[in-house]
This record gives sequence, structure tokens and C-alpha cells, in this order.
Amino acid sequence: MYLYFGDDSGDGPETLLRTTRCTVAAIGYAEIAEELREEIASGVYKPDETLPKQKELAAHYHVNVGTIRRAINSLAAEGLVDPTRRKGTVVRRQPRMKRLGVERYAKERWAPDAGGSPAATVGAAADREASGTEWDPTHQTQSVTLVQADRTVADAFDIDPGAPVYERARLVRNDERPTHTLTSYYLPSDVEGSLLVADTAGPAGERGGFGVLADRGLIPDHIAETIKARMPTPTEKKTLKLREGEPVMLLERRTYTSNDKLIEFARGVHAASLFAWTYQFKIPDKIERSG
Amino acid sequence: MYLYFGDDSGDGPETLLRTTRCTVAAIGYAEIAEELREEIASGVYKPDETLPKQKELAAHYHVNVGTIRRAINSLAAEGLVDPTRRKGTVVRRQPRMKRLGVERYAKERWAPDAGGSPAATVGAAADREASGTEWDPTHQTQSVTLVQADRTVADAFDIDPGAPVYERARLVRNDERPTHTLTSYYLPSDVEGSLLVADTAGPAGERGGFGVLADRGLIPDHIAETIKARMPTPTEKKTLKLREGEPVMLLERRTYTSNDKLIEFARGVHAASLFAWTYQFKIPDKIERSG
DNA sequence: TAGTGGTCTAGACCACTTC
DNA sequence: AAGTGGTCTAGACCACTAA
Repeated sequence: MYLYFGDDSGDGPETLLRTTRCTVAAIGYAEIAEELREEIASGVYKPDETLPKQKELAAHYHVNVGTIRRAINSLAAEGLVDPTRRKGTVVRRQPRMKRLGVERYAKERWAPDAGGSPAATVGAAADREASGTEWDPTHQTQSVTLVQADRTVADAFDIDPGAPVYERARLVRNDERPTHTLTSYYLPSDVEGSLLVADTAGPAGERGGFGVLADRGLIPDHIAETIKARMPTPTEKKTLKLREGEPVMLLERRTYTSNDKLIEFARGVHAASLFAWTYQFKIPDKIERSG
Repeated sequence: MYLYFGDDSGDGPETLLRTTRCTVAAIGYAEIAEELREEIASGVYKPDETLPKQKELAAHYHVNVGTIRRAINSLAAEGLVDPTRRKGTVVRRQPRMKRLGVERYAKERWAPDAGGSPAATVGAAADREASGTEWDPTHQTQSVTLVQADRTVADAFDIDPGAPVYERARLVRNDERPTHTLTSYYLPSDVEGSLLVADTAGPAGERGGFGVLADRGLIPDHIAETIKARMPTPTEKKTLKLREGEPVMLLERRTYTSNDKLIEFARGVHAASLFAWTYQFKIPDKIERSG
């Protein structure tokens, strides 16, 4: 370990003292990381700016470049910086979060032209890219296949595991940047022959999946959502182009008709830095849920 | 780079070939990580078991220990393993998740003995440790202080930033393990003199914060919650005793009376691996929220 | 207290990417 | 095309902690 006495900013002669059993002022990668963290937080390094290059930091702290790299690595794992070749270690700018509220499912977005209000369509389009219920031109990947239901899907639909279900997978982008994936499952008997499972993997109609279901008499009435978070798998990291230290949020959505028939089961994987979920509800009287 | 030809499992003579410009079968830490990942997923290494020691892995892959350490490091950052001194690199067991539903706020938990049903109290106790609305013996840290409202809190209460508000901070544990922190804010005029801000930082009464508010005529009626996720700050990591690669979920809760008066603003920081949020709602007709 | 993982060095070489 | 960060090695030593 190195004990360093001297002036950090100056360039005069410095005293370097090699010691062992040093418990007083050990400077390790964790301490360096902490110092950089504070400098980022306090605005010494601003978003989109770069930290000094690794060699310079090494010289400044009087440590090996490897030690600096470990420090920077942990900052990257926290999502604070993005080391970029040839450019430097850039301080990450926190993106604006999309607020996902219950209103994104509003009936006027997919109901068969209830009032014919053009404003509704406009509003829907504006919010479309993140709603997950409407098709959008920016959806690049969209595939529909008949698959065997896994345990969760089978449980949800109350069918046998392995029974065939339609899987409709989408990768949603916002301005070229992938934001989330959304995979919906449907009972074949519910959607066979509809736009939802058309050969040409494309739009599911202007009014989206809910619209198609509604046209077939399966009118979405209520939804149960569950939300979790974890670190992405390498696959998720690649398809969503996630940077280091960015978690994903997992959405599980069950959509029912008023008869409590499940008509869609959906799973979403969202880049956590881009989304905030909001819910508003009345406080229930009893503990048992009211459905 | 090393190109390795030979039998992975045997211990016979092996051919090691040092090459440069190798683009065919480069074995780097990422590839090693990927292989270990698959072996963990496929059950070669089961939860609570340990991977081979780093030296052994290094020998097996014919790379330096440092390379193995980088591979293990990335697995740790994904939350898959926990390198533990003297013990080895143990495969992490995914803990059971606590499902947080709206019913945790049910009135029968805090209403002034509406029906006198003993079952209600029992149910509340069973769920108590994660509800965040009732006090529990396992709450170790509980502090109440008068602080200056930050921007968000001030906005929520519609007061000036810097105005005094009561801050009630709790660290919630489940069976000694920290699960989340919960920090509530109240208007002084609402809670002055109540149990909530009593000198003795302790229980806020058997019926919790909502009970105290209700007793003062401020009856919780509806709630707005927002949920986000990100990597923890080092402080959060320490207080929640989070392991590598574990994100946190941030809860923001606003509790209103039926007059739309805000009576509590709360922020929660939850260990992501321990919680899943669930919401059930009717699909709204219009896009504007109904409040 | 023995043995595991953790930290650090010094230097060579690679590869990407922005300029 | 120059220069940044990225990967890897080989070896010394540290420090924690489970046995």
C-alpha cells in the first residue's frame, strides 16, 4: 500500500512512502470511487462531460491504472458513468422518465369509435410509443408464433402447461432507442383468424390489440399488473442496449373481461431508467381484494 | 490470447497455443462468464453451492486468475453469485418475494375498531412487516425530526420549499434482515402533539400512522403511488445490506383525504429482490385520470 | 489459523471509435 | 489514424472468515 503525503493539485516534488500494515490512510479503489462519486454529485464533473483519462487519474492518485479502472468499473456498475473508447469516461445524463399511468389503457383509445372524437386518437398517438397496447411504426421487431404455454401462462389461462398459445412479441423503441419488450399471450380460440395473429407480422390494426379483442366481443374490462425489478440477463442487456448498471423492471399484465375471463397475458421488460409507474386507488375497506 | 485445444474434463497432456490476431475462438472473461452463467442456469451449480475456487477455474480454462476474477465479478454484478472469503463463490438463492397489494392499506387495519373483528388484527399482524403502515417490533431505527421540506415534499404539500415538516424515518426488517426504508412526511399542523411525533421514538400506536391520522379527523381515503428502480447508492447498499447486483425500487406515496387534502407523503427504498408490487384496476373510459 | 477471495503493480498488446 | 479504454499476465501481499 502507498501512503501519500503532499499536495494533490500542485506539481511540485512529492513524497511517496511505501508501507505495510497501513491502517491509517489506505487509498484503495473504493476510496477513489467514493471521491469521484462525490465530485460527480457535487457537479465538478457534469453530465455528458468526461472524467480525466485513466492515466491522468492514476498519476493524480499515485496508483496504478488498474486501480483506477476498478474504481471506474464500480461507478459504471452503479450507472453513473459510461467508459467509452477514444472518448473517455463520460458522466451519464439521467434520461427523462416516462410516467406510465392507468390511463394509457383508456377505452377511448381502442373502443370501436365510440364518440368519433378525433382528439382521442391524437392523444393516443402522442403517448403511443410507451403504452404497450398500440402498434407503432417504430416497433421494429414484431413476431407472432404459436408456442407451448409455460407454467405461468398456463396457470393464468387455466390450461395445461404445454398447450398451444399465441405469442406476440414486440420490441418497442422510442426514437430509435429500444425502451422495452412486450410479449403477449392469447388463447388460440380467442384470436384465431384475427389481425393479431395475421401472417404478415405487422400492425394489429389502428386500435391495437385491445381493439382487435373488443371487435371479437372480448371487451377488456379490468387489469391486474405486477411489477418487479432485477438486473438484466445478458440477452436483455443486448436487445435493449442497456448500459452498465441499468436494471430492468418486469411487468406482468393480466387483462380480463367483465366476466373475469382472461383474454391477454403479457410480460414486459423495461429499461428501468426510462419508466416510472403510477397508480391511484381508493383505500379498500377490507383486506380481501375486490377484483 | 490463448487458444486452447484439448479435453476440458480430463487431466491428460494438453496443448496450449499462444497466438495473436486470434479472431476464431478467443476465450475471454466474458465467454467464461457466459459459460458459468449457463452452468448455473442449468443446475450444474445449485443455489447455496459454491463454484470451483478461482485457482481451479483458472487452471481449467487455462487463463490467469485475474481473468477468472473478472468473469466472476460480472456474475456478481448480475446478482447471480456472492464471492465470500474462505468459503468460495456461492450461487445466490433467489429469496421469496413479498407481494405488495393495495389491500395492505385496508381500512379495517387502522380504522377505530369498526367491527371489532379480531381476525382483522391477526391478518394485519401477519402482513405487518412489509406493509409500511404499521409499526412493528422489528423496526429498529425509527427517528422523528423536524426538517425543511425539499422541493418534492414542498410541491406535494403545496407549501414553500424549506418550510418545516415532520420527517418520520424507519428502517424495516424482516427477521433481522433489512428489507426497506420508509420515510414519511407530515404537515406540523396535522400531527403536532400526536403519537406520530412523540418524543419517544417508538410505536405510532397499534393501528399505525394511518390510525393516528384518522383519530385526528384526517381519514385516509385515496392514495397515489409511483414506482421506479435503479442501482443503490453506496449508502443505501450499506443500510439495506444489499449484495452486489441488487437494485432498489423506489416508492413514492401520497395519501389524501376524501377532500383531496394531502396528509402524508412517503418515500420508500426497497431491496428489489424482496418485493413485487401488484395493482388491480378497472380500465378507465377516458384518458384523463379520475383522481 | 489456514485458505479463500481481495487488492495492487507493471507492462504488453488489443480494438474500438471518435476525431 | 491516433489515442482512448479494454484485456490479459504473473506474481506479491493483504485481510477476512469460516472451520
